[in-house]
Amino acid sequence: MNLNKYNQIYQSLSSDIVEGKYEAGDVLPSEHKLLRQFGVSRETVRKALSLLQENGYIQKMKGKGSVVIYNPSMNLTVSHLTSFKEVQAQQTRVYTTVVHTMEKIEAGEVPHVQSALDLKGETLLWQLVRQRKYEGKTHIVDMDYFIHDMMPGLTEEIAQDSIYEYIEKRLGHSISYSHKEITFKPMTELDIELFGPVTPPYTANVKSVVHLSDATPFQYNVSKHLASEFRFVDFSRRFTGE
Amino acid sequence: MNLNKYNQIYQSLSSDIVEGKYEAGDVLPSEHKLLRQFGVSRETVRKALSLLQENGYIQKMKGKGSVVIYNPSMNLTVSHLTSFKEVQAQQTRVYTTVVHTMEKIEAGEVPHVQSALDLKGETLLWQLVRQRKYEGKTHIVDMDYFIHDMMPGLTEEIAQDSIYEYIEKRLGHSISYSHKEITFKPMTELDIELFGPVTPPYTANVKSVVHLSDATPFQYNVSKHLASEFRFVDFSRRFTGE
DNA sequence: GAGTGGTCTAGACCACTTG
DNA sequence: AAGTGGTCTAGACCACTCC
Repeated sequence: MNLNKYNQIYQSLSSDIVEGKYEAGDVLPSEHKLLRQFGVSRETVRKALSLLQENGYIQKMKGKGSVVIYNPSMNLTVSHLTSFKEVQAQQTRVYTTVVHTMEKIEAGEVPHVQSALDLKGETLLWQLVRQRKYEGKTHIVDMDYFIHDMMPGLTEEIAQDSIYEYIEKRLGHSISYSHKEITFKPMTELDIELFGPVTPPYTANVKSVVHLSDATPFQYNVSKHLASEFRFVDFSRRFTGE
Repeated sequence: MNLNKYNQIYQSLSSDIVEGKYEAGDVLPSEHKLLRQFGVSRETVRKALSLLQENGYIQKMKGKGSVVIYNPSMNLTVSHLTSFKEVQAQQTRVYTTVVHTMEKIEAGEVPHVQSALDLKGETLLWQLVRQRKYEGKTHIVDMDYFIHDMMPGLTEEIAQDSIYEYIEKRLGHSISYSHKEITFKPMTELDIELFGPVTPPYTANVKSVVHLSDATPFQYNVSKHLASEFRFVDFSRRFTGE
């Protein structure tokens, strides 16, 4: 896919770290050694190292070197922009997906979605409600709105598998960024119907508006998790320029 | 503070965007124009633009330009690594801080903290509990553990003001990154004492382990928010190299 | 002083978008 | 064809750490 050099170096080093060839506290080879090892210029090595630093694998220290800070115990759960299926791959639990609702509606019927996706009232949307089940119990409910004309060929089979894979591989779109919001809400009647009676009757809601790389907003998603089970893990740096 | 060129350009452009000189959808001047305007090389301009992109201000598009995607309505609340006081500055609400507890304990007494900060059992810790109040009501409770010997001169006045300011400006340490975890928990007895009786008796807990730029873990913090009021906003990009 | 990462430059070639 | 951003290079000078 990504055949540029710094990405290859990033892949190589990050796999080494994840696989334990370097442990937390170890120092990576110096930039000078890496540029000889990979046969590239220094700036190219530095781009790869910057990515490792941004993503929480290393901490670069002037005069010392690049120290590994990655710890396998930090499994980034809901964090970052990944579809449900992609998140699953990193996790132990394997959920089954049940498509509860899949219908076409007009954006005007859901004003909050219409404004979040910046649409006209007449725009057709796919409305989806999907349950994520594990051992017969619903743990997550996903409510999604997609722009219909962007994916008129959407089927229940695709919705059950991975819509992101469909969008990227079949339709050739590039999913790029999202704005997320996490809140804590009492269950609605629909929630209780889908989750069954649970205590407390609250959900952790991860709302996101997802954009393509041409900045088009194309998905409005609310992912509802049982409040008692919810866990969001994140790595963040201070001052990436601010 | 940060007198390097790409940071200055970043500051200049990000302020322009926040102040509305560029609106969402506008295209920034091209890299070529910017490098002439700022009198720097192209890579330097590109570093500034990359920071803007990482932080959700712009989306760069090959062949087109750098399009502004920042919308003033997205106020990043708890997001990113900022101390309580710094977060406050971006917000409308101004809380008052009440120091409820401030005492020295041994790390061995709080095993989860000891392991998270990677300490010996005998290491002395500052244990702090602080209430964040607004109009007489407690909205947030912060529970903190700091390594005592790193800041033996900590006082209640500092704890009431800003510990981060003290660490960075007085002690000259550089706070660098953190791992965060968000969960929802039923209130403990202490919570009820500090928040008073509220419905639902749940808190949103933001737990973080904060590290200095030499990778030393120095703070264990649990920030408890009233669940019904909690809102965490985040901007995230897909594939920053992965 | 030798080795490390941080910043910056000037120039090259490529891929994409728009007229 | 002209303009845009994406990648990469070779080299420079600096600040910091460690011996």
